[in-house]
Amino acid sequence: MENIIRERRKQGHLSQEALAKKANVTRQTINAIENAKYDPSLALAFKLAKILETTIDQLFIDSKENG
Amino acid sequence: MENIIRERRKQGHLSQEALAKKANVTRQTINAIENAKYDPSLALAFKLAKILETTIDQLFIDSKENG
DNA sequence: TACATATGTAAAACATCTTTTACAGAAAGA
DNA sequence: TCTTTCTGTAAAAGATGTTTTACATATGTA
Repeated sequence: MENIIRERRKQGHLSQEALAKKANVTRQTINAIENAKYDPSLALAFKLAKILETTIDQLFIDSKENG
Repeated sequence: MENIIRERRKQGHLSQEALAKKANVTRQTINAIENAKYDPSLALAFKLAKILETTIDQLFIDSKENG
């Protein structure tokens, strides 16, 4: 599943590590999600949406739906 | 994490099994999620939101946020 | 009663997500 | 050059999500 985390993160002037700390995960987790290695858990998706001041439905692109 | 899947499912007159088939998962998975045994994957959350004609942000209640 | 439908639950196996530890390359500044 | 910051990646271990198989209870209806 695609997402616009990198884009939103940069708009907030956050490094992967800074975002990771805010979300209480590791930098590798943020990196993997940004590069679509795997999808986050629902709980982490909610955290990221909140930190990046958006919604899950806007942050992630369900390819079967929006792509 | 809480959710209103059961409520939305019943509004659509679907059994757990019927919803499971639409979402391509097993009945046990739907049952476990409705009873908050665990959270679905992000992909499944998107599927359920679509089938139940709502959004993830409305279907699930992030207790740290909305509770 | 007998039968079908709907729901709850459990254990083992399998799949996916996350951490830990570690190494590497690119970019920017002193 | 040296150092710092940021990013990409990998393997193993641990945590969480899903399937398979199976049994149980409740409800409605022929």
